[in-house]
Order: sequence, then structure tokens, then C-alpha cells
Amino acid sequence: MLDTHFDPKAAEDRLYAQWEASGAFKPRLEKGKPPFCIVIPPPNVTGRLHVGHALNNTLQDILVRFERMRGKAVLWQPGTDHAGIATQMVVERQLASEGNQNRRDLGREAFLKRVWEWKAQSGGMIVGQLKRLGASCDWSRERFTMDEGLSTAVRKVFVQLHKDGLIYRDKRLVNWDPHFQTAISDLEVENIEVKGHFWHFAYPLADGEGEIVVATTRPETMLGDVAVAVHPEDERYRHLIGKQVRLPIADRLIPIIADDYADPAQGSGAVKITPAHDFNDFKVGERHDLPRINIFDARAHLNDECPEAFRGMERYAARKKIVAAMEDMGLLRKVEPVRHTQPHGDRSQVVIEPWLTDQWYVDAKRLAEPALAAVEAGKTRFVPENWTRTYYDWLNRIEPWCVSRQLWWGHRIPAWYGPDNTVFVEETEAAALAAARAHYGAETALRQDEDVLDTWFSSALWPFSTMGWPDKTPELQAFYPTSVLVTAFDIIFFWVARMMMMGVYVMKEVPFRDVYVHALVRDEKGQKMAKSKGNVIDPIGLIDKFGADALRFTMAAMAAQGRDIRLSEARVEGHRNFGTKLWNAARFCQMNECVLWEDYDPSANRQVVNRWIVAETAKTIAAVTENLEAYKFNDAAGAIYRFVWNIFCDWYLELIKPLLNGEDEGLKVETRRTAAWTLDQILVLLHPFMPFITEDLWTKTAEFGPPRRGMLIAQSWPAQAPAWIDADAAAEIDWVIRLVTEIRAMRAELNVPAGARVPMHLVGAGKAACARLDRYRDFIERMGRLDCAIVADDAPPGAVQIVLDEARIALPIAGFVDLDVERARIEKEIAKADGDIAHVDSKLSNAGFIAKALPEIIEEHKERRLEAVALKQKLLDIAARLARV
RNA sequence: GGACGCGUAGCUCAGCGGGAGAGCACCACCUUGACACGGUGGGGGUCACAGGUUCAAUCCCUGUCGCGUCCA
Repeated sequence: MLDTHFDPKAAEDRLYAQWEASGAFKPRLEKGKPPFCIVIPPPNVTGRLHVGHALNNTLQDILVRFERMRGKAVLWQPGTDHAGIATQMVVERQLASEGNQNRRDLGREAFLKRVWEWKAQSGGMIVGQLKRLGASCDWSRERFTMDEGLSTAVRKVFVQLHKDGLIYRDKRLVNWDPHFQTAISDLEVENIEVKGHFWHFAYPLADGEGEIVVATTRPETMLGDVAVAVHPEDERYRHLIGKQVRLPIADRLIPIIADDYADPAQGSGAVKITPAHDFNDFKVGERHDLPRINIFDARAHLNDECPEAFRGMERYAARKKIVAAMEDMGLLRKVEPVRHTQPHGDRSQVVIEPWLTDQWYVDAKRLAEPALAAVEAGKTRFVPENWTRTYYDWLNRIEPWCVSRQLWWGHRIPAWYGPDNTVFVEETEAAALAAARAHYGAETALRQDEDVLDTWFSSALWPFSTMGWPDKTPELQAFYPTSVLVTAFDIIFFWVARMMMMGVYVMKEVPFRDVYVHALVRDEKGQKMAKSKGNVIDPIGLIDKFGADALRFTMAAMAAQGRDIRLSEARVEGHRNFGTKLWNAARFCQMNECVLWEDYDPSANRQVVNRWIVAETAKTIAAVTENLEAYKFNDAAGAIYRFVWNIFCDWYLELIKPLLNGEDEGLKVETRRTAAWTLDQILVLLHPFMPFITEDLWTKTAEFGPPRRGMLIAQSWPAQAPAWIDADAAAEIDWVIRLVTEIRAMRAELNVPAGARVPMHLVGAGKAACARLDRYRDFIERMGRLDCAIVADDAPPGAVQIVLDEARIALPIAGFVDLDVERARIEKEIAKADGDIAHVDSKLSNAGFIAKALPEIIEEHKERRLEAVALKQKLLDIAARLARV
């Protein structure tokens, strides 16, 4: 006998281990078996599961389990990425907490050893958390971006790109993180609005004929100024163009130039130009062939380009000193408060410096062209479709991708330099040495580039590097291109765009057929969750409290396309209750000996309730299947939820109780088998959403019947047959349900004591209704709490009446109720019928409606009118009767 | 400033050209032989606002207001 509740704590780990041991997570490649593959967007190896991951992986797991049950050879490829900065940060922090030794003191080799030790011990915690969620990845194929095979792929692609001229070294401005002392990508920069100031500085003209005022939010950069720009059309400054100013403090002469970049409406209309420290100024400098004066070192301290008094100063200390100096010289004209956006490193949270350095760049523009064309040609499809445009926008505006990082943890760039700085880009040191020998005509020592590659460089290769590329493996053959990438839109650029570029370039084929873009999970107030805001909901906590199934079902039920998810605990709790409801339905079946029958034929039932539930099951199978195929997770979840609770539990199980307690053994057998079969269909349909509870029930419900062949995870997805649909059965059960509902509503509204049993007379009923009453008398009496249910020619005295189709339900309950309440109720009903009639009439009397509306719509309105009029007539009869009581 | 999205029941959200829905919350009643993580019934919405298209608009179009996200 089942308990009254499912116990997730006791079941989850055990079931997960059984699944994994059964080999169910591994793809079985067989002839004629279509492949289905998802590569996990690799979480960061330092990461912990947050609700975004929970949603993302729940949806992937639903698809994977669904397709597996549909008989496909399914590979869900898991793994983690090495997260250059984040991981290095974790280990450096660890070093700091142990003493003062930083990584430079330790040395590169020893430091990397420490990182690997850290990875072995505490890295990949998120993998365990994914397992708690129930993710059915093929863990035997787990990959890490720093694995040997994946590193080989990285080197090979780098070299290939270099040979094709798509990767090059250049001196440009990069986003420099002074804390980590490395370049970072645009996407790792958060632009945050901050309160700052506009300092207005007067720069004296060199000829002594006055001054020009510039406004800046970053006074310290003036030491790197090389010009002052004004707009060519700006009348205020036109006469100054071409003159020189004497830059204060630095004491250099710099020109006043004309450039459209200067906005006459902004500040004073004149703008200082610092090409080495501002992206816009850099472009101005290019146009006017200006020098670039770099005033910072890697820590953003002032360097030797600055006057001696400032050298070595930290940037904000320098700012203060500059402002003070300008003020002392009487050159500070104005200070105004201003809100402006400042770039911050998403890891370090410090202000990013645009800084002039030598870095490796990928020519993203050229890689983007075929990646764009592939989507335009429909080789990859976005779902929902409107994300296509975001993808286009981003790829159309793409800038050169800086791929080098001044870190130690990562793929070291396969470039070696000769004594004269000639660069040799090869996959191995040996190849580089050989190339050097050929170049120099002699054995020559080389030194390897110190830098490593951006983590995203290796992640971009993930869809094929995980499958063994550059080897032509069977996996690659079978599963590339993958079926679908599931991702949140906030990282659409990280993932989709980069994987598309690399996939198309390396494999000559897109990495995925579909890209399903799901919502972002926010807190109850709609805010993005962030550690700094303290509003993060821990999914593991929710799993501990309500079970993984409840969390998963909630994610699926709320994953409507095109909308964000606001997660609330109440919702998860509600879905835990749903699981309990199902559990108890199974318990009921078990108590009533509803065991499976191997040769059960759903289309061979005689009893109407059984024919009905089979038809309802068929509809549910179709709905869940279609919605999952269309990535409509919420609709699929809703369909199975309503079927289980509102059809199977609320009505079917109640309808069969009299049969199970009855005398007709043949009926009992049919009903038990049908109930057991229906429950089985539910377990299969619900399994992708709630794998644990369904798997547990799969085992437990087979305690008395024929043994199961394998675990639920490996069962076939149900098919439904047209023969299962039975419109007559539907009409009959619908009538019974409406009858019971009306009786219950009447009793409740009139405050008939719940325990009181009353008689029910069905008045004016047609033949079919009479027969139905006969067939379902036990059920109707039980659900309506009636002491009898009979057909009668007329309503008994003191009866209240409800209209049901052609008949009236008469309940002689005058003794229990206040008839004034009933009279008021009838009046309200009449008013409602009048309203309906008027509404329909307004349409039917409209010539335009008659002329233009679809015939079936007009017909429907006419029927509605007839029904409303008939209803009103019956209500008037009832009212007249009540008036006489 | 540009792009995208959203304003529907107290809250969280579905729906979407022809009769306003769910979950939770709320109210009333119920120790009914699966389940109180339950059952039954009920209240509650000029579907943001203003125009337009249409025989018909919560749904399509335009604009306004408010909110959010991303990009400058």
C-alpha cells in the first residue's frame, strides 16, 4: 500500500542513480533511429545552480526525455567551461587567505597546478546540482573546455583562422580591467549609470589671445590630451580652428581641430581629445592623425608620460590632484553634477579603462557574414522567431573580437616569437621551431606568447569539440548539427552568435537547427536576480523543500514564450500539491485493485465512462505532444495538469467508485483495467516534467500486476488512435457532470446543510436524459448527496428548480431554505438570460452582421438565442411557481 | 536616443477577431470509505487610456501614458 505522500528526499537520489546505472542517459545509435542532440550551454566551473540554470536545464531535460521516449537516439552533452577570470579569481582569493603569496610570487606553473587542484576538489559543484534537478545528461561524456581534446581543437582552430587571415595582432583600445590587469570583452562590461561631475577646464590659447573651455568627467585624462575638438559649424569657435592651446600641467602645445564628433549642445561645445583613453577620441585621433599618449600603467596608475609630480599615482588620487591644481591656477571654470554611464567589469566591479595594448583579434565581421546568411537561409531557426532580428542586429554591428587575455588560466595562445619578434603561429612548439628554422635558416630559440584565450573562444567550439573534432568520430557524424540550443536571451550573443560563427567556419554547417530562447527568471517584483541585490532564490533550497518535480513543473508551467518568469514559492508549493494529488489517485487505484492488463485494448471498452476517459486521454496525449513539439512548455504542462486533476481525479475516479463497489464483475474488470491503463498514460506523459514521482509510481503501481519491462524513463511515448474518440460518450458524461454541478451549486447557494440528504425529481426529461439518470443513479445520488433521484411528471411542492437542457431539476428543499433567497436567485438568472438575448439580438438585427459574418457564426448566434429564450421561459415558470408557495 | 517586450481578477500569469480564464490568496460549508499538500460552492475584471480598421476588437492598426530589458 502506498503512503499518502510522495517522499522526494527518499526517492530522488535513489532513482537518479538507477537511471544512470541503467544506461538510459546514453544514446543508443541504431539503424533507423533518428538522432536528437542538445549540447548543454556549459555552466561556469566555479558556478552554482541559480534559478536561470534551473529553468534552462529543466526545459532541456523535458525535451530530452520526451524525444528519448519517442524512440530517438538522444545525446544530451554535458560539461563546464573553465571561466578564465572567475576561476583565477577564486584561486587567487584562496592564496590570499592562506598568506600573502600572490600568483606572481608563486609563478605560472605552480599557480596552474593550484588551479587544477582546486578544480579537482571543488570545481564542478554545479554538475551535482544539475543531477539533483534530474538532468538526464550523458555524464560518461562530460567535457571540460580545458580537456586535452578540446584544447587541441582550440589550437587547431586558432591556427586555421590565422592562416586564413581571420586572426591577427593589433594595437587598439581594449576594455582593460585594472583589477585583474587583463583585457576583457565588450560583453563582460556592464554599463552602469553613476553620479559624477562635469569639470569645466579653461585651456589658454598659445598666442595669449584668450582661452577655450572644455568639459570632462575624467579630469585625470587631460595629461593625455592631444587636441581640442570643436564642431566645424559652431560659430563660437570657428575662428579658433587651427590655433594651438597650451595644455596646463602637462605644459604641451596641442591643436584645436574641427570634427563632427564635438557636439555644440553638450557641455561647452568644445571637447578634449584623448585618443589613448577613450573609444570615441581614438576614432577622432585616427581621422586627424593625432598621436596617442598613454598615461596609465596596467593598474591604471599614472606612468612616466606624466609630469613627475603625478607619476605612480592611482587614477582617482590623480583626479583630485589635477582638479586642485587647475583650481589653484584659476583655470577651473565650473563644476556641475551629471549622471553618466561608466563601464564596469562584470567580475571585478571596478571601472574599466579603455587602454592601448597589443592584443590578438578575430575578424568577427568576416566570420559573421556566413553566420548571418545561414539564418537568413533558414538553416537555423529561432523560436520565438522575433529573436532573429536581435541576432541580425548584433552580427551586423559586430566589432573585432579581442580574444587574448592577460591571464594564466586558459588556453595559452599558440604563437611563438623569434628574437626579432617574428611570430610563428603553429599548433605545437615543435612545429613553431620548425617554422623558425625554415625562416631563419638556423635553429632558433622562441618564446611563447604569455597570454591565454578568451574562455568564449573555446566555448564557441563546444558543439563540435565535445564530440571529438578534429577527429571524425561517430558522434560527430550522428549528432552534428545538433537539434536545438536552449538558452536565455541575455546570453544570446555569447552563445548563439559565437557558436554559429565558429560552427559555420569550421564545420561548414550550422551548429544547431533550432535555437529556443526562453525567458529570464526574475524575483516576485520582476527584478533581475543578483547577489548584490540579495534577491536570489536558491533552486536547491526549493528542491529541498518541495522536491525537484515541483520546481521543474513550475518552470515548465511558467515558461510561456516571450515573457519573463517571476518565480514565487507559492507556485512551487502548488505544484508539489499537484504531485500529491496524482500520488493519491494512484493510491486509490491500488486500493481498488486496478492492475494492468497486458492485452488491454482501449478501443474495446463497453462502459461509457471508460470510453469517455480513453477519449479524454487521447486528447491529452495529442495536446502534450503537439505543444512539446512546438516548444510550448506551458501549454503542454497545462494540458497534463488539467487532465490529471480536473478530469481524472475530479470526475473519472468518482464516476467509477459505484462501479468498483457494484456487483457486475465484467464491468469491474473493464473499469479496473481502464483506470490502470489511464494512470499509466499519465505517468508516461508527465514523466518529462516530473520524472521522479512518475518513476517511483511506475515501480510501485506494478506491485500487484504484471512486472514492468524496464524503467519508465525508457518507455515509449504514447500514440493515440482516432478510434478512441467517442462523441456520444462525451455528451453523456458531460450531461452527468452538469447535472451534479447544478445540484451542488443549488445546495451551496441556498445553504442546505452539507449532511442533509434530499430527494431529486427530474421533470420534463427526454428519453436520453431518463436513461442517463438510470445509468448514473448511484453516482448522482452520491455526488449530489441525494436520498433518491427519480424521474417525475411534475415538481413536488416546495421544490426549487434548476434548468438542465430540456429538463428541470427539482429539489424539494423548502424546509431547509429561505425561499426569498431562491426568488432573488431566479430573478438574477432571468436578468442574465435577458441580457444574453439582448446581446444576441443586437447582433442578429444588424444587417451588416447578417451580410458579412461567417454562416456558422450566424447559426451559432441563432442557436444561442433559442437556448436563452427557452431558458428564460423555464425560469419564468419556476418563478411563477415560487410566487405561489 | 534606438530596439524589443509588457500593462487582463487582490497577487503571479495564460488567452487572443465572434459567449472573460488558471494558480495562489479571499469568503462560506465539509473529519463523504485516494488525497485537508484535500473536497464543494462562491465573490471579484468598462482586459492601461484615446482614436482607427471591421458586421464584430481584450485580441489587428496608430497615438498617449506607465513599467521592464537590451543596445548606444
